[in-house]
Order: sequence, then C-alpha cells, then structure tokens
Amino acid sequence: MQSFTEENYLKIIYHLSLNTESAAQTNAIAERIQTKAASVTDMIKKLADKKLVDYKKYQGVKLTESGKNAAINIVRRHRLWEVFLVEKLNFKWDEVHDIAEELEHIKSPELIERLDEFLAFPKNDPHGDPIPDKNGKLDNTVFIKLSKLKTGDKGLIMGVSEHSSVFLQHLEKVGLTLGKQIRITEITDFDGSVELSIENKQINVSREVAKHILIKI
Amino acid sequence: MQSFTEENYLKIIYHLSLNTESAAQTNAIAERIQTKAASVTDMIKKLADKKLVDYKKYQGVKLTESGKNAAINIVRRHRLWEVFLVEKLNFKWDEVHDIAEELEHIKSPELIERLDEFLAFPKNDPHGDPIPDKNGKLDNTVFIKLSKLKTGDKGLIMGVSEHSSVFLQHLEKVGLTLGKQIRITEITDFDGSVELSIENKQINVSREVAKHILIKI
DNA sequence: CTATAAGTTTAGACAAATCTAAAAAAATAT
DNA sequence: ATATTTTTTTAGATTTGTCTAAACTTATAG
Repeated sequence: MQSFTEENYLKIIYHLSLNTESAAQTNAIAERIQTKAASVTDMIKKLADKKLVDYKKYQGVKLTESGKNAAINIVRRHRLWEVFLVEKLNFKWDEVHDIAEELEHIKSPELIERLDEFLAFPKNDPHGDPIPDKNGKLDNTVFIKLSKLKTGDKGLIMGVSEHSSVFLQHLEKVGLTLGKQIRITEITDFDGSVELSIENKQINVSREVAKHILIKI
Repeated sequence: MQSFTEENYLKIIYHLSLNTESAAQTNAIAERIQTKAASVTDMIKKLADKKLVDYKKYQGVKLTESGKNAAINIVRRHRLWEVFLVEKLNFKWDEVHDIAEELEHIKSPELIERLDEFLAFPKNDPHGDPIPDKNGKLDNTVFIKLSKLKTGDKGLIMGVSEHSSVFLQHLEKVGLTLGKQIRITEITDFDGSVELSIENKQINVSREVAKHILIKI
C-alpha cells in the first residue's frame, strides 16, 4: 500500500508519460508536484525500491506494470469523485479538481465500486476524460483537436486537454460544454482562430483555445 | 488549519470528555488513538501551543472553545459521510465507521455544505447520533438506555452508544434497528436481561446489550 | 504515612518527506 | 572539442509524528 505522497508521485509520473510516451524527468515532476528536484530524486529512489518505477540515474523514470496499475487506480478514483461532485453535488466542472485530489486517496475498494454503481458506471468524467474500469481498462478512443478541423467539418465536443479553472470557465461562458454539436464556419489564416456555429450562435475561439477542445466527428 | 493527526486527537479528546465531563487523561487518549502515552504528551503540548486545548501537566486536557469548534466540525463531517455511505451507497450501519474516518478529514467547507443539502439536512447519523449543524449546534436530546426501562414501557429505538461492528451486526440480526417500536414484556431479575416485543416478535437481549440501546419513550 | 503501583512526562532516537547548497552528469553552444 | 548552461544527484539539515527507556508525579493500599 502506498502513502498519500507516493500516490501523488505515481499519478504525476503517469500523466507525464502519457503525454510524452518517454520517461518522466525529475524537473518536470518537481514542477507538477510543487516541490524541489532533490525531493523528487529521493522519492523516486523509494518508489524504485518498491518496484513501482524503473529508474536509472539521470535518465528519468518510467512506471513499472505494478506502478501503472496503482496510478490508474488513483485516476479512476479521482475521476469518479469528479463525476459525483458535478452530478450529485452540483459543483461546476471548474471547481472539482482540488476536492477530487483529496478524495482520490481514500482507499476502500468497496467504496469506489459502490460509488461507481451509484453514479451508474460513468464512462467519462466532467471534462470528458475516460474513467478506467475496475480492472484498470481505459477506453482509449482518441479525439481530434478542434484546431485540426477544416471549414465545414461538424462534430461533438467530447472533452478538453487543459483543466485549469480559467480555461474551463471561459468555455462555459461561451457555451462550449461537453456534448454540444459544433460546425466550423471559418478558419482565419492569419492567427488560426476558429469561427464556429453552436446552437445557432456564431462564436469565435482562438487557436490556443481550439487546441484544447476535443472533438468526435 | 489542523493536520490530519491533530484532527484525530481533537476528535478523541472531544469524545472522551463528552462521556466524563472532565479532562481527558493521557493514557485514555493513547488507547483510543492506538499510540503510546509519550506520543500523546508530545501532541498535547502542540495542541496547547495552538490554544486548542488547556493543559496542565499531569492533569489531563480539556478542549478550549476553539478546539471544541474544530472537533465538532470533524464530528459533523464524519456523521454526514456516514449518512451518505448508508443511504446513497447502501453500506450497512456497521461498515461505515472506518471509511468515514478517512472522509472526515477532507476540509472543503463547500463540499460539506453541499453534501448536507444533497442528503436533505439529516439530523442524525445511521447510529442515531446527532449531526451538528453548520454552526456547530448540536441537538442534545438525551435518550434513555433500554436497560433503564421497566416492564410494560414502550418506546422507539433512537440510537446506540456502542459502535463496534460486532454489536451493530448483532442488533441487525435480531431486528433492533433505528426507528423500531418496542415494548418491554419482562425483565429478568437474575441477570437483568430484557424481554421485549418488536414487530410482533418476542426477543431477549442481555443487560449488557440493553445498556447500549437508546430509547425515546 | 510510607511503600508500591499506576499514570505521565522527559530525553534522546528514528522514519518519512522535505529543503538548501554543493557536486556531478548531460545537453548545448561556440 | 571545449566551455557553459541546464539538469540531476548527493550530503547534511529540518519538520512532523512516533517510539523506548528512564525519571518523575499522583494515586492507592496497607
């Protein structure tokens, strides 16, 4: 069983290697976990002793099979709690991250299975991220970034790849929320900003925003 | 803000002084918190520095006003989560204590208020214990122990004063659950055991059990 | 009222997780 | 290819909460 802190490291390493497919670097971990590189090195050694990560000095870390299982479990708990907070307690999608960050460390497997059932086995969290099932299986459908679409393309908003409060609040304000149908009406050559129609309204989003909106065609 | 550990001490001190109305003793705290007396002394000093308890060497501790507020808040969180676990996730009343023990340390006040609302502002937890409101106000109705009733007395089961799994499972098995109406049919002089009728059935409970069942006449 | 027992505190050590400062390795630039 | 910068690691200190063993208070029993 891992400590609260160990779990946080595993989760961060998991997220970092998802994006890069390569080993997570000490500094990158330190930045995400809000600590110093020296502390990360210490913890990495501990996780390596426990066979949760593979570690070679100066080469970063990768999760082992068992480290990855542990990480996916944490992700499952986090995302299930996010669903609970939004659907049952009426939190907004930009308010749930920090609370879920605490709830995710409560370990009772029974609790998580019952929560899953209570929520009717949701497939995705409020940001569209897939929820691993109890065997750790993850729906790995990859969605297309809004910024990759062409004029005339239609699709559904399925998720986001940026979870900061400011970003989510912005989407909320302009009406870009999960499940909505959109159609691209124009792409500005100059700055790559995207004009689209959604629920009979025309809105415009910058390329930077479009990069973080995930679409199913 | 208190640490996880400090919160546990506050909670235990609160419960110990409820029963005795006097200062909580070092050894009693140590036993409840599963640690050694020396550790308790250390922590007590820390809590005293933070003005959460009044402490005089060799004289035990009492919660200060602010320590008591903190403790009541923890109790509120614990009991609300117990209601959630039993009513929403279908746990049995003997299964929820340990999980609630973890959940109670999640601090977001917003979370707790929304949970309270989601649960429709329950007044009591699954064992009949009162849930402090958000201002820390506690319904201090005191119920009568089943063991104090006389033959012929009628009443409602309102709570228990013993929360162990074995005890609760026993009550469940013989049908002594919250809200049930009972009538005392006989009290055995010899061992003080109580014969009572509940839902047209006759059952018998030992004096020891009867002492921990709380009744409203 | 003293002797013994029970309960509490102190002193010093330890484990987990962190930090700073300095050293070492790897990456990059000229 | 060497110098410089960036990244990572090591060494040693710090904080939180714990422990053991010994010392000290208070309670209890004769």
